[in-house]
Order: sequence, then C-alpha cells, then structure tokens
Amino acid sequence: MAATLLEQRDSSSPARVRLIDVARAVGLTKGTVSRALNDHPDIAETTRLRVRRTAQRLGYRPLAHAQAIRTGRVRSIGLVLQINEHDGHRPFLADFLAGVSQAASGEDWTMTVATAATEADTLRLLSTLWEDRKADGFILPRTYVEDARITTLRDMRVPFVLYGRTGDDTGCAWFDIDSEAAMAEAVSRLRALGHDRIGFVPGGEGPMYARLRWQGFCEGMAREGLPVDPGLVGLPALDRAAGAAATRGLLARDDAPTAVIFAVDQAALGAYDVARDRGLRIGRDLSVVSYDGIPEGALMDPPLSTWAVDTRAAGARLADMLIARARGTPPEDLRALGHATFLSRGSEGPAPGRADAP
Amino acid sequence: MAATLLEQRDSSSPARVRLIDVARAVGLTKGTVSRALNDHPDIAETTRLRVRRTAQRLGYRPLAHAQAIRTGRVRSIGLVLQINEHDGHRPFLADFLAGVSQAASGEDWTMTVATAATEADTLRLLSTLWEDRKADGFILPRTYVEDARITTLRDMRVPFVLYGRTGDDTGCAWFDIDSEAAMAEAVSRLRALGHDRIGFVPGGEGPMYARLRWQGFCEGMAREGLPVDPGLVGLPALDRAAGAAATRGLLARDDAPTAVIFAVDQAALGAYDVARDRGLRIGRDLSVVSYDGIPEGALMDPPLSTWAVDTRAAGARLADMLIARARGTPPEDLRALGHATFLSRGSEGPAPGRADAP
DNA sequence: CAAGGTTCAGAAACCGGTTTCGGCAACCCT
DNA sequence: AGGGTTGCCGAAACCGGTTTCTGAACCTTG
Repeated sequence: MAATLLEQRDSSSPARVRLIDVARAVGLTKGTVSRALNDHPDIAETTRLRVRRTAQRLGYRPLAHAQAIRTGRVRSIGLVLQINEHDGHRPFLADFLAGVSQAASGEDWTMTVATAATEADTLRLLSTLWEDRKADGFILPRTYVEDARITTLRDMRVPFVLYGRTGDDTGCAWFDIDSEAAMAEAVSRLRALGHDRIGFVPGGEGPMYARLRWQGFCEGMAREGLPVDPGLVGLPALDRAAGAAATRGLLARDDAPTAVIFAVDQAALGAYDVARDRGLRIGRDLSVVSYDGIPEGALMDPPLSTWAVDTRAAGARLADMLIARARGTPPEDLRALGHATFLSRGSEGPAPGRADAP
Repeated sequence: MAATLLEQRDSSSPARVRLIDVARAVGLTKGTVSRALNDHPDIAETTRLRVRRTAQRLGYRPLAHAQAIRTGRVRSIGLVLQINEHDGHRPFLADFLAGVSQAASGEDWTMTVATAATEADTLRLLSTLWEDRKADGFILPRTYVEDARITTLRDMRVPFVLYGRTGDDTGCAWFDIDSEAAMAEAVSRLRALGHDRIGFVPGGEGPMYARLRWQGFCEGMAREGLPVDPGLVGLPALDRAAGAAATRGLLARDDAPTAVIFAVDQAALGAYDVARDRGLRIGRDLSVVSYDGIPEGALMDPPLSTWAVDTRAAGARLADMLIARARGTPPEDLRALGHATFLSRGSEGPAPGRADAP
C-alpha cells in the first residue's frame, strides 16, 4: 500500500518502469541489470543483449536524477548567457539553442539555461550550477582574450567547451568559425573589385573574435600586397552609433578609403547613416562588407553584404563536443574550426573611377 | 577510504556539506533536520531555528536531484520553444529567458530549455521532460485558440502557465498582455488624428493573440462610433511579404483607408515596401500603427510606431506563477493581465487633407 | 493521581538507481 | 587430479536526501 506521490495508478499515469521491473522481467537482480545497461565488462554478452532487449521492450528509461545521486551526473548541458547592454547575440540565440537542444536530445541530455547581468553574476551562476550538479559541463559563448569563466572552470576541473577561442587555450576544448579567413577573403574580394584603399573598423580589444577578425584583415591585406595604413583603421565599434563615428573618421581623410570592412554587422549599419547624411551611395560610392549575418542587414538599402554563420550547426557541434568532454575525451582532441558563408547582397561594388563607374 | 567520484578532497573541492553534516553539528538525526528545514509541524520552533541557523552557517544547500528521488521535484522550470518557419519571438527570446531565469534563481529554481521543430516534437518533448522529471512544470509561450499542449498537459495533470490566453482556459493559469486595450487605443489615437477610415491587418485565426488584437480593434472602432467595414479588413499577415500584400489589397479600394493598424510588427514592415513602391510617405500619406515592438521597427524610415511589451518582466512574472502553481496554488488564482506601452515614433500622423497636410 | 492526549525527536525504511564485494562454476594449466 | 584463474552474477552497501513509524516525556483533565 505504498503511496508514491500524488498520482499513483491514476489511470492517467501508467506507473513508470523502474530498473527493478526490468530485473524481474528478465530474471536477474537489479545490480546486474544496471551493470548490463552500463556496459560493465563483467556481464556476459548474451546477458547484456537479453537485458537490453527487455529494457527496450518495457520502455525503460532511467531517471537522470536517480542516477545522479550516485554518479553525480545528470546528463545536462549548462549554458549561462550574459545579457547586458549591447546584447550582440540576440538574433542568433534561438538558432543556437535549437542546435544545442537538438544535439543534446539525441544523446538523451537536456539543457539548463541561466542568464546573468554581469561577469560576477556569470561566475557565481557557473559555480552554483556546477556545485548543485544542475549541469555536467558548460558551453561558453562569446569568449574573450582573457576570460574569467575559463580560469574559474579550469580551476574547478569542470568540463566546458568554448564557442570561440581565447588567449591561452591550454586545457580548453573549443569550436569556432574561421573568421580570419572570412576577413582575409573580404579583402581579396574588394581588391578584385578594384579597391586599393580598404579601411577596417575593428571590434575592440576584449572579445577574442574581434582580435581574430583584425588579424584576418591584416593577413588579407598582406596577401594582396597592400600595406595596413594606420589611417585606414577606424575606431573600434560594436554598435551602430560607434560604427557611424568610425566611418566619419575614415571618410574625413584626404585619401579616404573606397571600401570599409567592419568587424561586426551592427557597426556596419552606422555606415549607412553616414552615407545617407552625405549623399553617398553604399555599394557604389562606398563599399561595405561586414561579418555576422544579422537579419537587420537584409533590410538595409542596399542590403548589407556580410559573412553569415550557421549558428544552429555550431550549437549542435558544441553540444556534441561538450558531451564527449564530460565523458572523458581530452580537450586537446576537441577543437575544430567551421567556416562562414559570404552573402553578397549589394553593399559592395567596383571602386569608384574604375570599370563601370562613370 | 570511500572514493567518491573523480575528485574527492582535491584541495580544490572543499567537500560538499550534506544533511548529515548539519545533523551532526546540531546534534540531531538527519531525519529531524530534514523535517526542520522543510517546516514540518512536528518540530519544535526552537529546534527549527537552531537547525536553520546551523545549516545557514555551514552553507548547506540540498542537492535538488537527491531530493527529487523521493519527492519527484527537481525545482526546475521547463520551457519548450517551437522554432519554426516564421520564428516570431526571436528578438524577445533573450529578454524572456532573462526574466524567467532571474525569477527562478530567486527561488533557487533553474530553467530547462528545449526546442522543437514541429507541434508533434513539442508534445513529445513536454511529455518526456515531465516523465523524466527534468522539469516540475512548464511555461507555454505563444498560445493558440486551440492548443494541443494545453490539453495534453491538463490531461497529465502537469503544472503549467500560459504566456497568453486560450479558447477554453479551464484549469489554466496564465499571464498575458492586454493587447485588446492597446489595439483599441490605437484606433482612438488615429481617430484623434482625424482618420475615419482605419484599416486593420489581422494576424490569422490560430494564435490567440491574433484573435484578441482583432477584438481590440473592433472594440476601439465601436467606441469611436466607426463601423467595421469588411473592406477595411485586410488579409491575415504575419510576415513582411504578407503584410505588403495585405496593404496592397487595402489600398486598391476607392475608399482606401488613410491609416492601417497591423496586428504584428513584422507585417507592418510590408507597408513600408508598398509605400516606397508607390511614392507614399508613411506617417503622412499613410499612417501605420502596429504591435510587438520589434527592434527592426526602429530602423525603418520613419521609425514604426508600435506597442512594446516588457518581455523580461513577463518572463519573471510567469516564472513566479509557475512556481506557485507547482507548489499547489490553484490555477484560477494565477491569472493576470499586463499592459503594453505605446512607442510613438513617427509612422502615424494627421489624416491627409486635414490639419497641417496641404 | 491515574488515564489519556500532545509534543517532539529518534530509528529505520524508502526512493531508484550504482558500485563493491564475494562466491560459485567452469575452465586452464601443469 | 588438484590448485589457480577467469567469467559471471547475486547480495548488500551506498548515494543524499524524505517520510513513516514509534515511543518517551510532558501536559491535561476528571
């Protein structure tokens, strides 16, 4: 007459199949069944198969939190999002979550999400989520050159995977998009259109992606035999207003660039504002190429040419990597680069005074 | 010599404080301590306080999954997002999650998020997340007039809270924004600007919010003494292209409306496309008012006037309600309406041929 | 002052799994 | 043939909590 919780055989809830039920059905003890399902070496192959089939037939699914009491693992991916001022990753969030969730589901894992307002919040949340075993590891989005999350988690020996790279990636697993290559190719494309004064608006010092995009720009310039004139490097810009300011700075020079590459789309939007004010036509008088693939870019006139990232695939990849990491794969074996896709949508064109421009 | 998991007293991990540690420190059995912390009535008040202080001093925090093995509750809010074709709630997702996460943290709850591609996926995920007790209840965003999630969860006696209303809300807890009032006031504002032929582009039949916004429009028209001419009601539109088509339909009439209210911002963006094609100036030749407050609206020229929702606050409210629901508050006591804020940004103006228009 | 009721905490079972330990049988080897 | 492995599974402890059962001490009350 053991009353379980609220509902028992409420006709609605068909009484969950437990390990002991499988054991009885197959005529073994629950310890043996547990070892069989977890592929312990001291179980005969025939027994293992017999158990597995019975479990399958009965529809047995272990309760993660019951397992966790002994193993300490709940089969959950942790994700702490820092939502602050210029929340850059908004438009990609849904796709990213979809990717992580899908890959996690495939392995019977779930996703525990928390949000933080500050870095201190983030660190606190990472610690408690780990200590309370709400997650078996974390995906860290938006990495920085120096990233407190990484040192914290590394010290606590917590499994984690970076979405992006970092200054010192010792002991770090990561997945990133090869934005250097994208930026370098952006230079080459503009060069092929006749531009030889190509400006760059960087994204600042802190975010790792900003550094890498800057490096990529430099590599592209070197490859094309163009010098990186300091006068062609604008002020760092991560939002529209700063992007406009940076653009004005670049256009103020006598030998102003005929094309500008922006590290981030948001900043590139500012170029449109400046162009409108000055009567410049983007894609003709001034070419613009950027990176991120934000949806707003498609609404501009002309639509912004940019490098888009398959964020959903990235999320899925990262989830798989984290699960592998939590299962013991060394971080050094979990590092990979993906690539961005160029969306040529009209904001870049031939250099003025050449080819088809009058 | 009991080896726990991987790390034990690794100097880095200071050995978690367990219930038994508190019990020993306070000189009671762990059963008693458990009852004291859970406010059982058979514990003396002085004892309860003594236990609570000791637990506090030692920094005791119960492991949710260890509690769950007996109670079946893991202190987690479930959220299944359906990410499909015209993913409307993208821009608000981060804010929404931030709200839920923040409120959940306050009660020592966490948030388990999953994404689905189809309705069948959604239902499957809700079931498994519940059966595996990965969540103690769910927040259901984007409700429909007839919503399979609701009937499923109601049948399974799962706690849930709607973000939005539904056709039959028996047994439903919900929080929603009073979009009827917003739409009605939009009519009044346009009427005050001299418009007497006001069109409406609805959002379709399925989503509950679409029905309510339509009702709100009708109420507003009635309040202003204006008839709802069927010719002033456009085709349903949820995205930009459909919004443009609906606008063309409305403008094709002889007695075309001078102002159009859109149920959703995305559709309203289409009006800009039509206006540009025909040389109409939004805010002068054609007034547009909409609802949602998507960020793209601010980028339009002129910026879109719309009703914005504090999605973050809504998320926090819903989280609190769900926790209350999971703790036993009857659904009827958990129903509330919030309100939207009008952002007058320039896409609405005096009716042509009146006041300052030549 | 004895009978009966309350108050409160200890003891032990329990939740659903995992892991350790020990033992039996079958096999291997000289 | 006998001793030592090896393969395989049962029994029981264990994880960190919650809940039930029981009984001692105290309080009423007639």
